[in-house]
Amino acid sequence: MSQSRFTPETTRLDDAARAGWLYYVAGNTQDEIAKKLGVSRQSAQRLVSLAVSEKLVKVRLDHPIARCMDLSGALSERFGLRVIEVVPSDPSVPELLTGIAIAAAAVLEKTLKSPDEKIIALGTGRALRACVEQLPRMDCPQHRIVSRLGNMMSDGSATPYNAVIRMAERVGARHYPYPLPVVARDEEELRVMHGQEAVRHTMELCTRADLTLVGVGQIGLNAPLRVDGFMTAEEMEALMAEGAAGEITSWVYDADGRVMDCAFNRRVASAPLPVPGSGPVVGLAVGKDKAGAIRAALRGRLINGLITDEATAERLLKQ
Amino acid sequence: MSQSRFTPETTRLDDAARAGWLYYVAGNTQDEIAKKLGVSRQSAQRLVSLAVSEKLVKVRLDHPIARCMDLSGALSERFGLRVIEVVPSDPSVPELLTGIAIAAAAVLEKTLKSPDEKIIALGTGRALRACVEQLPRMDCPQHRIVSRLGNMMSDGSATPYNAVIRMAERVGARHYPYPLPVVARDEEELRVMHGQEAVRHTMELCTRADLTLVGVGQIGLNAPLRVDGFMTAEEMEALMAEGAAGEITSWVYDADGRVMDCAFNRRVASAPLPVPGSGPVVGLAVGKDKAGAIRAALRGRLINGLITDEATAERLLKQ
DNA sequence: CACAATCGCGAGCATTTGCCCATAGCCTGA
DNA sequence: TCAGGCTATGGGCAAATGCTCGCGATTGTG
Repeated sequence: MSQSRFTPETTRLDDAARAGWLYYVAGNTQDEIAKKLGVSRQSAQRLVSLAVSEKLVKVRLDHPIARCMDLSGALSERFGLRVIEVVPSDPSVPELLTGIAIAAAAVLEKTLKSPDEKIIALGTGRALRACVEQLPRMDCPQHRIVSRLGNMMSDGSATPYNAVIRMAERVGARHYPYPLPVVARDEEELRVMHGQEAVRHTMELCTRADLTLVGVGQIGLNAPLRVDGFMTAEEMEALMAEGAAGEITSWVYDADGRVMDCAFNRRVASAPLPVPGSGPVVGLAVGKDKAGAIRAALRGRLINGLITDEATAERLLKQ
Repeated sequence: MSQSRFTPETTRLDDAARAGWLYYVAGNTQDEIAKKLGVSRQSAQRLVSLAVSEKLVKVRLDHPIARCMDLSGALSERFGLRVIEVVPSDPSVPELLTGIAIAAAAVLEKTLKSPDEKIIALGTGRALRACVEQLPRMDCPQHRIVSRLGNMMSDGSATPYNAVIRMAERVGARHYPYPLPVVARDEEELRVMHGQEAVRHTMELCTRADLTLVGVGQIGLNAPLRVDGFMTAEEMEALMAEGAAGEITSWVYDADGRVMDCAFNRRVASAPLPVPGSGPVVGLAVGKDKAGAIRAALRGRLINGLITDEATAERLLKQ
């Protein structure tokens, strides 16, 4: 029962959780919390804000906002979607990920709560990462989380937006990282990589996934592929000239959502995109720059589900 | 697409949801929200607080607080529980229901997310009511929600703490209210009531419930049975003298958790308490006054699950 | 049509909160 | 052991928030 012999970090988060509870659930003022926990007012404030910044406090909004419902209905009808969520936008922060992250976490949670074994396949990226942060801690040893693409640069260093490991540790599921770089140096190297037993097994799991969640990347000078260093500016410009519209787990596709036959794609090591009609494949994306990429992916049935925000949804429907 | 032709209430809640979203999810200040929604700062404040008071904003805390974990472990071991949740207490508001309500809603949600048909049986009371308020809106036509007891006074007026109807409309499930008063006037009337086909069907559903959630009432002058007018002060005093320790769905039991053979129980119209070993039967209760009632119920295996708070958990273990 | 009751709004003010800063305690490494 | 740096603490202050009050509009009623 001695709970003070833990690491300071544990105790500190514990206190933060307690402070957050007293603040958000019990509705205390920070002064009252300070008295109850025996610390100064300022420390209580710090604990509460720590609870928020450590994402211990999860807020969700439970009301079907009419405008969002309208938009999701329209999108669903236009593109024949199996999963659709439209969350409110903040006009002044159009790229805010929190909203779609919460919505996507709810979708994941639904699958995770199933008692039957499920396979969940994930892409990478900022949106996926934010989504995983919104998941509650759970204990789901029956499920498997599998990555659809590598999380290494070509030099072996790790990319920062790894979602699978984080998710697996959070929900207590087995996980299958994808032990490859994102792009191979050449086709020969790729052949060798794909020959590995572990890689083949992981790719096979991806094809059987019960839920696939991927980010949608735009093409352009601010594209994730470019910013995160998987592609030089020249390569990007060449792709733009060839009519590339977007990218999902590094597979570059054109405005009709067809995966392009280009030099870059021939080096992409990610699992092949799922065929339409298997499980739900849900894209996760917001932002003005992404509308084109999302529309193309929907048109080509590369994804059959979408989680986005009002502003992006409107942009998708306009035209 | 004209969303302005709804009732003012709908629009108002819509705005409230939007304001709440901008405040809690996007992290805007109320000034910014006011500008974005085109209202005054004060109106924005009102919208945010409306979103809170209408329970559109749900906060949950996702951290295993060590002390609570210790207590739940100890309770679980001591009483052999199938479900156990201990939430933090606010020492200055020992009867605060929000905490256990959130925890209980999470338990319900887990069952509701099942794709298979489930039967959920509920008691009544303030705690149950608070719990249902914490449920998100869902669409679960596959499940059935059934009441274990009536929600009428003997004169036919409704009691205020009806959980079943509220829950069913919130989660979109079929529901089976219990069309009887809580206590019959005499044994003869009870026999007639229990002869009704609908009542027998509802009671039969209760015995097959996959999850039963009930409040635990104490015995005494502040007891719910007494305060809500189901029992006169004299009857209550008589029961106390006979050694009554608590009450679940109006069935009064003694300190060993045995349902008593007394005049009152012979008039109780509620479904018989579930036999141990069927589904999980979860009790929901906090408060100094309730510790005795809870302990007796646990001892007699009237419940095999418990959702309570730290302070009450400590009291249960002490002794 | 006039009147009364009710409701929502915004001004003003007290409280609460977030944050910066000076300081004190603590760890680290020589 | 001590110097140097690092982190946590609480004071103080500006910003944000919650609340009350009076006003004007709207709705219902005689």
